[in-house]
Amino acid sequence: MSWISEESMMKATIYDIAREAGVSIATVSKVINGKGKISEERRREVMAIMERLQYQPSVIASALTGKHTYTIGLLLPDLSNPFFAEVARAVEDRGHQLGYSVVMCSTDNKDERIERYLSLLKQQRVDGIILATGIGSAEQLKKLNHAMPVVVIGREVPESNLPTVVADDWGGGKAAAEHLLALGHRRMAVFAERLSITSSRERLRGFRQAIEEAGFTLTDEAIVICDDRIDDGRRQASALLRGSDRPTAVFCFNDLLAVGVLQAAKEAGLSVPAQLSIVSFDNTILAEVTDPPLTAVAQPMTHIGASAVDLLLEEIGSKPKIKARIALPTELVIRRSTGRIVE
Amino acid sequence: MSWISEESMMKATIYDIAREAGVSIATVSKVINGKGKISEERRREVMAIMERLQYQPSVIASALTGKHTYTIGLLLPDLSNPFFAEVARAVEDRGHQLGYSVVMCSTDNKDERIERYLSLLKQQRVDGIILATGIGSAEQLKKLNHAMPVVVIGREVPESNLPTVVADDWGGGKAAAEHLLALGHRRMAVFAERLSITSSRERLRGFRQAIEEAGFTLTDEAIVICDDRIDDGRRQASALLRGSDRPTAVFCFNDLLAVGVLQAAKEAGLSVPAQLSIVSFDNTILAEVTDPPLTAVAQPMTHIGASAVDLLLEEIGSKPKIKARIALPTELVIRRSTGRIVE
DNA sequence: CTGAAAGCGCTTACAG
DNA sequence: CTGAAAGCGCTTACAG
Repeated sequence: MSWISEESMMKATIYDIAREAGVSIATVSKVINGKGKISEERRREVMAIMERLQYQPSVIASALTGKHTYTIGLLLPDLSNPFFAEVARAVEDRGHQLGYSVVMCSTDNKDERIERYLSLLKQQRVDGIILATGIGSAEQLKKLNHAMPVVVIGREVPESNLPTVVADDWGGGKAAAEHLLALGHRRMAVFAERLSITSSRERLRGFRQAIEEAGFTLTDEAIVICDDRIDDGRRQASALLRGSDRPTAVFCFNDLLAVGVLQAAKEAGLSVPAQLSIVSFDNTILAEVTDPPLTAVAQPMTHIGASAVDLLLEEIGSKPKIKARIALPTELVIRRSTGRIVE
Repeated sequence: MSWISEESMMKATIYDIAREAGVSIATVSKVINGKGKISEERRREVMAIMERLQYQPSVIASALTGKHTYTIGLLLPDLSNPFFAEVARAVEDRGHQLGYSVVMCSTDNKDERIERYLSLLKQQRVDGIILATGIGSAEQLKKLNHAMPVVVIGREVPESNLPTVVADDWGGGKAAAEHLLALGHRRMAVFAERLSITSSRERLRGFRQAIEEAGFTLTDEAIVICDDRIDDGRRQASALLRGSDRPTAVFCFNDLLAVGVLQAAKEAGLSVPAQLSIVSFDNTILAEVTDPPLTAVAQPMTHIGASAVDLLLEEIGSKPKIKARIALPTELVIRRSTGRIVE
């Protein structure tokens, strides 16, 4: 086997290009990165040779000196939850558009998984991290942010002063309540996610405020805390709907819970919306396929993902910067799971 | 600012560990990787120091010499399709479990996106790629596989001789037909994905075979080719169901299409399953939340994803190897979208 | 069992 | 406008 065929098998490096073009590797590096001053002539020559040899610079090697790996990490609770899948898709799209790869990390909100992923991402030297999952204290967050740029999605961590993108949870909760009030509902229940998450608290606060402004109250018993799963929503709804004093409307903090409540209602022989109205939150594909389809507070998932990437890249790029906090509007999408009570 | 505080700010490198332990970096490298012979004593010392300095080896640097980046790429059509989200979650889990990060790439089955992603992944020097998306010819695939290990999910590319994991599409199609035949259906339609995909062809072949074995035939007019989207299934179903000679049962090649057909049936005032039975394929969360929930051929999504990772790591690890081809069983899950015709 | 040295493929001052 | 050289943080023969 001659050296020619051997060489042709090998992946071209910057040295190959330099040799072929009769220039130094510094020059090649400059044309690759568009830095420094290179004569148009040389530039063309080098470009042509890179083309011919199908040269692809090693991100690995350049990361070792140039500090960027062009990879970002995305931590979320669960990729198989349609809401997060949707957001992940948006992050991926925007990232790739800007030349970044994105590593997905489903944490199931478990501390040990979060730890492990974070450690993995650090070793891989990702350029930054988007957190769409719960993470301990503001202090832990600060520590993490000390190691690399971080952007948080969907929750506020005031003490940490990190760039954040959230939906208008308060407004969404308020809109949900106003819709139900307008339909004549008075006995309402809330199926919430853990209230340790700020977005949950905000949704509740908006919902409650609208109710109180209308002169009614939302008792603590009317608030049910659920896990982020269909079957938990269903299980807890079964119990609630069995009572004689059952609510005429339920506001769910995500589509999974709403689907669970809908299933429980059907099992209990309750017709939706004639006997029970349901308002959901998220507006994923699930809200469209149930029967009846769900009235839901829509989150701008695509926008959320894209904005998070943009914020993160700003962090990565520049040093001192105002830590932006973006709040995106929500919108009530009225479908057929809500209506007036039919006595 | 003293040099001490400066140093303490920097991320520890192998040199820091070596200096602190009074050994060479070669020795540190060996204890990190468990290679070579190191005395128990030294090993413990070094370990302790790595611990104390919170040392995390740079994957980047080691990739430059050690050839592994511990990153794999996953190409799929669309992360926001629940089937692929489910598979992606499984790939991610198995990958991380084995120390690999996974980069997600939604291609929308578009050539230019595929090209771009592939190029990005090459530059990032991923260790291998799992393809769950369409990709041109067997030749292109071979070329890609020449550059790095590749495992294909969900379709066969016989000429390329690549490791593959598929579901038993043929068996699934057959089971769907047998179920419908047993319920007395004779006029059946198929809502298929593009038949250029082997899995589609297999599902169709199994379905048809069962029908012919029962002494009936499936005409070509009964086969509708759809895009992988709810609204396309719905649109095409609307047209089909309007005819006087409409089918009494439809077999859909994925849950998205089945949801579309279900919606069209409702709009047409047809009751499911009394007037129209629907069998779906995939068995994602969508099949559980519709009303009625869908009878579906279940694909072992978790198993598929995990097996693909295992195959890929075998490829990455060893040189000459038999190219495995794994076919995983499918299972018919009977729900309420199928039944006998009620005249 | 341990270490000196070369090399992986780049980028970046620094000189010229 | 261009190049020689050092350095990024590791791994891997090779000697000892």
